[in-house]
Amino acid sequence: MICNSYKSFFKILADDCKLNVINILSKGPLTVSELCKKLECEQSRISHCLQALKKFGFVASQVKGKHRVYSLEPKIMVPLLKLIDEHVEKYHRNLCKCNGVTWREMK
Amino acid sequence: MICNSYKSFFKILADDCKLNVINILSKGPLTVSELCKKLECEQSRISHCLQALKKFGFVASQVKGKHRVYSLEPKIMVPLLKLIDEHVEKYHRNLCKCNGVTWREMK
DNA sequence: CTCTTATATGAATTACATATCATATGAACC
DNA sequence: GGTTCATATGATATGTAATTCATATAAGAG
Repeated sequence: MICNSYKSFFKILADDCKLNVINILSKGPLTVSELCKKLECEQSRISHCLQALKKFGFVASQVKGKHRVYSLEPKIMVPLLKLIDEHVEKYHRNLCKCNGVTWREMK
Repeated sequence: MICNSYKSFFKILADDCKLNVINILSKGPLTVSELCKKLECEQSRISHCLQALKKFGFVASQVKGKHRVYSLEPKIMVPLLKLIDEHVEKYHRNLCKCNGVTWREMK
């Protein structure tokens, strides 16, 4: 096991903003400004997230005039999300207690 | 998508110590003190990691006298690690740059 | 029931990623 | 080339989780 690669893999995805981007892109490709509008989120924040996701192969991008269209890489994301769904369903109670609550408070 | 559950899922696993524990447990069950020795790691640190992993269903434990034996939950971990291996192999170069280097430095 | 070994828990500090703000690049249109 | 719109990048501040150290619990041995 290449431990640091695993860590990077998980770290990138352990973030609300990036997960929201992934979620919304799973419904179809969007430009940066469209993502900002739909997620009611700052442009620079979205861009930072997209760069990280792209660097690690979770999304792809394509220039289209002034705009840049981002799309999910389904090969990794579809089976990954499916797998987690199954686990999340089982451990929903524990996993959900993290909602806006710090790790320590939830104990 | 239950975003916060996903976030929790990834956050737990985005950690060297927990990943080392998972890696070593994938070779077979061990007690806390055995894990400490093999990983050359403090006992309290290992225990904290194990509690987190257990709470979210990644490992199970069993009392055995004074000791407590921990083992992987293979149903989730085996397919998860397999999936990531495939992705990691493809994006190894990017994923590896994180080795002991902060996110900012690696750019 | 005391002592030792094994593990868990709590609190405080440290470390690190993200959010934010300011600014840079880049493309189209004039 | 200058202007405007779209996106990317950089630096710092902020927030949160991990590490650490001290201590608590728990189980077996004597």
